[in-house]
Amino acid sequence: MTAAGRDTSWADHAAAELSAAGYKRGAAREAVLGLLDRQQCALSAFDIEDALRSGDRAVARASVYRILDQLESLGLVQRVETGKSSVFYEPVRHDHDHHHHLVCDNCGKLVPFEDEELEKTIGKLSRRVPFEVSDHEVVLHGACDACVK
Amino acid sequence: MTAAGRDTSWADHAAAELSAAGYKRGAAREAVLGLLDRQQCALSAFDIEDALRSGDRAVARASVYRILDQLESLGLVQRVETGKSSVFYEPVRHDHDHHHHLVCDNCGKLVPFEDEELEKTIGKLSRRVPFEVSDHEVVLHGACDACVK
DNA sequence: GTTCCTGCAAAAGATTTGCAGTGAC
DNA sequence: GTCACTGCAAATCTTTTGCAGGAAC
Repeated sequence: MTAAGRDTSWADHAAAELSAAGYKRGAAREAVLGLLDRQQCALSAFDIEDALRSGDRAVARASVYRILDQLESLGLVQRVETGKSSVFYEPVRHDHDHHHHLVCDNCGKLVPFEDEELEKTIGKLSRRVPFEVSDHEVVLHGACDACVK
Repeated sequence: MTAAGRDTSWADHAAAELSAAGYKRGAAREAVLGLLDRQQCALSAFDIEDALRSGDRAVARASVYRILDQLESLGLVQRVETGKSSVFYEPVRHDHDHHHHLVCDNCGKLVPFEDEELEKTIGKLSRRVPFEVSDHEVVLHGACDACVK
């Protein structure tokens, strides 16, 4: 990551990577990039299709999945498995710290959190397991503020 | 968990809990309990159906899912989300340490690991997030020994 | 002009549900 | 006898694939 990355939006960065990887531009993908860029947290494919249909530009479901696939293979988005029926996706922003998620098992709310000690601990243990670890995901389940009451 | 739990198999413990919760006994469920009890690591619903069909006693897919649902609601089994298309389930053994999983993104192999420091770190951070955390899951993705070569 | 992009409809997989018969208590 | 357990088939839901026309380069 160079300094230049800092004043470029994630969507621009992603578009550049896509182009470098030989992809052509396309309206559906631009719409998905724009939407993802505006998110605070992860969205499901359905959320994306829905938001785009009632917003910028309708994009077919199949296209949403195909686009998410491409983005994931380039490491531009990350899957978040929450135990819900569908998978969530969020942009990977290299200028932000890596984060994980809290999932409310009652209402489904998804909230990100960061913890440096957690990252260090995982880094250490990754080095002593019999796998070449490339990635990790931590999900805390529980009840959010609103649902505890 | 009382001392009595230690010399009882997980399947017996589960059967007792089920009975205490008002469930009646049934052959399909006994077969699933027996199979799960013999596992080292998590199985998918398909694995379970398959193993039982060519083993103890065939159990209908729907029954496998219903049984896993019941077991999960009583906290007797735990779901493991690996990013594969299906969910995995494993017995929760209170006499063993809590563990997490390594997933080989190449061949799908699932390997358990334990790390006390990780548990402590997660315990600490669970106390300072805006959720009432009841559970957590850590998945490390990467390549297993066999797939690295 | 070639190759990628996209939408639509169909297909594929995993999981759930409805119903009817059987078994546990 | 009642209510849970089970199997089967159908339904549901998410995600993937095949195909044909349109757009980017």
